[in-house]
Amino acid sequence: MDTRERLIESAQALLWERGYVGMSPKAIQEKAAAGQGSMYHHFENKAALASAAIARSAEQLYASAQQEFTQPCSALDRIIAYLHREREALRGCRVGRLTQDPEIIADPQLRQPVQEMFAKLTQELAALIVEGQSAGEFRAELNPEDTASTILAVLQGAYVLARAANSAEPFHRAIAGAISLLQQQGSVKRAPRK
Amino acid sequence: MDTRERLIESAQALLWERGYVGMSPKAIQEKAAAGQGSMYHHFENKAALASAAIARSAEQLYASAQQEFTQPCSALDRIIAYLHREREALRGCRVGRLTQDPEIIADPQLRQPVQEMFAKLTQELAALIVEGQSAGEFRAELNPEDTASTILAVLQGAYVLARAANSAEPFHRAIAGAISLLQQQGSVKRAPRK
DNA sequence: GTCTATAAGAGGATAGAC
DNA sequence: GTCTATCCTCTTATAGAC
Repeated sequence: MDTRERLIESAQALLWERGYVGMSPKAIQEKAAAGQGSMYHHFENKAALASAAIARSAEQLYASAQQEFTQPCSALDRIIAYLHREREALRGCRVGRLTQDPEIIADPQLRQPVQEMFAKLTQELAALIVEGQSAGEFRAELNPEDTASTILAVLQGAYVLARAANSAEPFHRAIAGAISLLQQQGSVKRAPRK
Repeated sequence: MDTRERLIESAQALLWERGYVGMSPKAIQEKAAAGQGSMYHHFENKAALASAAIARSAEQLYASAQQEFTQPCSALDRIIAYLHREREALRGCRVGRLTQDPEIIADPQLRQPVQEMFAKLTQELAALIVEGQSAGEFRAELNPEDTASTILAVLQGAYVLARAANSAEPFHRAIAGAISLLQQQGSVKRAPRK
């Protein structure tokens, strides 16, 4: 792997762990086994490298969600699969985490990939809700975009609860609770709870 | 207001805005109009001051939730009132925000007030679910603790979506979606959506 | 209690040699 | 492309005078 690539991956890891403010150029260089000059050769400054790293993480997370969204099963089951996907509750969301950083929110260059990822996930989830409504899995009165936002919010908030408790338990509880609420929304009969 | 108090309030504001890593003693001093020596007279170090500030914020947020939880209306309506309480979507949650800070998660002294606040809110919300089940507002199969975690997660996640979008809209959508899901869980007739 | 002085180290680069 | 040297500011204090 070339140096530029190692720098991006190191920045991705550090942004996940420490956020933008907490990520120092020095730490990036050490993790990437690259020198000062090397880093500033490939990237103009810390923000430029962070921008590349954030875009990369957002793409990866979006691509990985696609796998759940396109499985050959009912819309509700695809949503449940997405909610149940293996996640490291205590590490938090690589992309959602960035929203806490004022420097990222303030800089359109840094915020844009984050915004775009959530917008696209909301759209896709809303489309799944509509599909589920046609199949009778969700009642017609459910607002698709609202419900999609709720699903994404549960995931993001579940990470917060897990880190607060220093335990994955509240994460899994929040997910289970959301699934239970969703399963009760249709006219199609379903098993009550796993 | 005395200096010690001003230091705590300044730290509360800075923790909300910038997190623990992003809050420098210098910034605290300026905001509190206190000198270097003054701050280190009242608090041993940055962590000690942060600890006092975090505990204060957690207490305040918990007390404010109590107001919604003890209103004289049905359990479901109290939950809805809690979800609908005026919140500054773009600023995020003063307490939930802290969970992103590795230094806060790593230090039991700093994490404990955060953990305690979420644990207590979960308990109280779970008790409201149980109450609502007795009243027929929620079906008996709903797990109270799971559902309570889901409600808290929706709120915390809604802040994330709002900051990502730089708009309060997804925040309000996520809340509306959650309320819509909750309203469909009982045998008691309710108006479909506001 | 508050102020000023001092300080070792990290943060975020720039410059120029190789 | 990568390395080392250099720079200035900020961070997080400590010490001691007032």
